[in-house]
Amino acid sequence: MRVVFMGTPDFAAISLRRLCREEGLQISVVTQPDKPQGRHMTLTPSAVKKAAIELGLPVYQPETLKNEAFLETLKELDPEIILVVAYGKILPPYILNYPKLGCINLHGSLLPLYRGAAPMQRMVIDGQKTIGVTTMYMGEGLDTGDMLEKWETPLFDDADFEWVHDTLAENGAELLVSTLHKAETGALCPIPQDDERATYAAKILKEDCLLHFEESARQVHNRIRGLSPIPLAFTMHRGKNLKIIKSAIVKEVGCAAHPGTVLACKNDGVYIACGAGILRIEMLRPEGKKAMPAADFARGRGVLEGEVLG
RNA sequence: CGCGGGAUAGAGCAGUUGGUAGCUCGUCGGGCUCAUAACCCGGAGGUCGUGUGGUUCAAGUCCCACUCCCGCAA
Repeated sequence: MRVVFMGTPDFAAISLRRLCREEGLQISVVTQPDKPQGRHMTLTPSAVKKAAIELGLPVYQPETLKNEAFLETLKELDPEIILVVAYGKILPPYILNYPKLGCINLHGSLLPLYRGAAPMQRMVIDGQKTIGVTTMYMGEGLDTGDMLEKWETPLFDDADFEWVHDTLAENGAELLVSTLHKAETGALCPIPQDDERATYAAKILKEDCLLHFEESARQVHNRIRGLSPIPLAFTMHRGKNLKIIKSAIVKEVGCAAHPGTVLACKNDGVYIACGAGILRIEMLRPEGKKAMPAADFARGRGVLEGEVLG
């Protein structure tokens, strides 16, 4: 079967690698153009492009899909189905309507919850107890198409974004393969989404990464783990940026001290007063430094009880 | 060549106007204690990122090149 796979980041690359292990698929890959990235703005290929090259698959990187710019290539590839995982561009109708088996998308949430750009981080930040992935037929709207299959798992208190990402990427890849096979045999039962229940997971902005210790210890903790290890939540210490990598809730309620106050520096971390409860910062990264245990940071910098972060 | 910070004992940091290095913690030994992530005493541990570089009577400290790490921005 001729398949066009469209995707960009690592999350998508994992699906691509999984698809390659299936028999009888002739896969072509479409991904975002190489972009200047990183410290020196060097032109960097996407994770999907790297994977495709490794796997020996043909790669296409259209600048735009608008105005049927991609139509010629699409006709050449003549896909029977298009699989989309975190591609990063809106697919216009001429592409959506091309394959006879349709366009199927793998999304990192349990739809209709967390439609949009950053479902995985948002689910952790919001303290969801259950997370998962959904495959769906792609419609005109943003992640609004009819749902096909789902996979879900509990989200534990100490799981961070990395765990969610890796877990959903792997199981999402399996789900995508399953959905693909059912599409081939016509065994899918599309279920419309309940728009009433839909929520939107906006892209993570810088301001989403700033910690507010006025929030409860649990809320602060959820934000820290939801953004770890990328892009990392941050606060300020003596005028300098301080990224927080790992934390733990010491107390859920109480604490009279001003939010952000350093209550104690112990061997297991630095204890911080929150709006409600106490948080222990365990691992952090100071500006210009590597990640280190919070206790080491406190020793080296002479962090004092009573100092206020933020 | 987008802007900027960093590289000193196992870890985190100091190191003044250049005179071969200190602190906190850990570690090892001993002591005290019912006990301890507690306390007391003592010890080990560093060619100060690389360069058989430059300046100097003398460089961790100034200059040059390189490597690696990181913050901002995208």
